[in-house]
Amino acid sequence: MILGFSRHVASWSQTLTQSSFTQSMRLVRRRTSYHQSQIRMMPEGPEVRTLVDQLQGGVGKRLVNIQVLSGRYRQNGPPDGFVEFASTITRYVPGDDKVDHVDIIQEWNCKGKFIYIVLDDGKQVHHNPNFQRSIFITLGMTGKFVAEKVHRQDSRFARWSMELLDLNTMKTSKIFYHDQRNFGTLKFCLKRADLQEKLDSLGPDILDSYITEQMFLDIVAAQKQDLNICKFLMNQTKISGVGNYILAEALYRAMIDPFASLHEINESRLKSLFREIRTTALQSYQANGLTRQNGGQYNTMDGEQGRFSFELQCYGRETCARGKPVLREINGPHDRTIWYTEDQLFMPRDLRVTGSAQSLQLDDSSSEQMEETYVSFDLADGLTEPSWRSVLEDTFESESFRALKTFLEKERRDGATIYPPQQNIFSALNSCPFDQVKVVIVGQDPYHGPGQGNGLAFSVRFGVQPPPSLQNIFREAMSDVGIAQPLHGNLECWAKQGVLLLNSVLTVRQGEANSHANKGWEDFTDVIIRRLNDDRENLVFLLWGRPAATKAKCVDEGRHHVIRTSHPSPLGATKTNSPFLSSKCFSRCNEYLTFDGSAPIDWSVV
DNA sequence: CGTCCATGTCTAC
DNA sequence: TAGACCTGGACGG
Repeated sequence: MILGFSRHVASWSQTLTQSSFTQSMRLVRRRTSYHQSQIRMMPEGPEVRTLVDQLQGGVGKRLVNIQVLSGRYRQNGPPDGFVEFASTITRYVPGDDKVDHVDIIQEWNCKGKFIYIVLDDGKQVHHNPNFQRSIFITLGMTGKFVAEKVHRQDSRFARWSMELLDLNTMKTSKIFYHDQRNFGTLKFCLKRADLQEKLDSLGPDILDSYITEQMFLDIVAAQKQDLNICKFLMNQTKISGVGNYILAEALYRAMIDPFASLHEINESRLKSLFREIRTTALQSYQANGLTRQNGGQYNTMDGEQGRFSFELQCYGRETCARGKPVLREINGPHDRTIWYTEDQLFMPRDLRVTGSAQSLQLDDSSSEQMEETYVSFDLADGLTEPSWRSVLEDTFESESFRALKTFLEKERRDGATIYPPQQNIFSALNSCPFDQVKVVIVGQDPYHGPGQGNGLAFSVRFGVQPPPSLQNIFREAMSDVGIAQPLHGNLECWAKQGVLLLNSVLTVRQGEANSHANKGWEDFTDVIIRRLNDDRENLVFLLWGRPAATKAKCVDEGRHHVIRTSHPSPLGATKTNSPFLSSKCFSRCNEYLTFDGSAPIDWSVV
């Protein structure tokens, strides 16, 4: 243990108090579901940096003593490197006439939540370029620095202290590290490279101005895309400084589903996420860090022109800033509590494949609400793509389509939930204009589970586990044309290349497969196939299973190519004399396309 | 009295 | 991917 005694309080350390927090607690308007009476600093990036700002008064001072007072480093032995470090510190004798200018603090800094102090080389006479003394500090959940005055009021959790000598006034002061839960760490380091390695291991600090939107996008792009967004944000080696409140707050503000994987979040949402992380962190920092009780507040630059307070919009609240109830799950995707609102979700909570085993306390109505975007639309209004509208204009007036509309209206009046959602019924057509169709894949009818389908045959929404048929489709495409293992089951990427993913029947009643068969859809989709057959040349039809094969009646096989196989469902994928698996239908399809002079389909699922 | 919860990270099956 | 590392306040019975 290093020696030292003097006990004057130097002026700089008086700025290092919690008193600014205590002062503001009277102004609290409590809006959270919390009933905590204590003011606690929430040590994420902004709070750590605020603390480090207040500690700048220590730079230029001489470190004369460090004492371990209680806790883990008393019980389990001194901190890493403490003994070796202590042996490099010059003994300070108070009242000595000539005091050495050694062991001076050169830098007191942080990156993310990691705090470090850099010292000069002290009395070292060697010239080892790798010698550099530094001290590593983390706050854990409850760590904080307090001035001596505050320390004396309550010293139960005082874990260690530093004594610093001001070489101008020749007075020493002590600064105390308090940590109720003792998760904070202290470590001593004698090698420049070790500090560098530590800093390099951390991702860019969200509060540093050098971090750009592009850097953020690049870092996200470098991750495995099935990584959950919360896990990514909490990983300090990717981005540093984000903790649980900034995470929840930024996802809320950017309207991002905390249960989503990275690939579900498109670029504009990622940009918005980056902005909200920065905004939340900067606001918090400007408010001198966030405390659980009062959010935090600060004085303006131009004097005392009023106090600005900073309030969280979602984290810790019962009702969010948008007025919606805040939902909370203790075991969130990152094994921490996640605070979110329903309008952030990309899909009903109970459809998530990851963490599906968790308890789900959403009531049924919540998932229903998501689908219930239809009110009293005209069915045909869902078809928005112009070329298809003109192709099908007449059909909408047909007897069978009117009957279909009547049937669907009755279904809704009867309270049935119909899938897919209204706006997705014609997605196959809307995402693949008439004269861009190159390949037609015909399926039976839409998925009948909540939130599964997106209107494209066989395709599911992001984040939904691919059903068995789709898994077989992927198996065949992987072995046939060597695509990578898909990370999701959304087939929009095929549709964009001219693959019409058409179900023979375009709606279904929830939970009842093929319940909308023979109500008029078959006639409608027959027209689609016939018009393609009549007005287009050299299309490839992939007919999977018996129901799809009936569409062959609409196709002139002299002008188009038809590939027949069994259905990809595990029930029929290997049976029959033309099994789906090992049919090589994807490469055969591409052979036809290239033979006819058009570009092959890239079957990769991206 | 007991149970749950808290801003964070590390490491051992 | 569970736990382990810790303490104590809020709340339930």
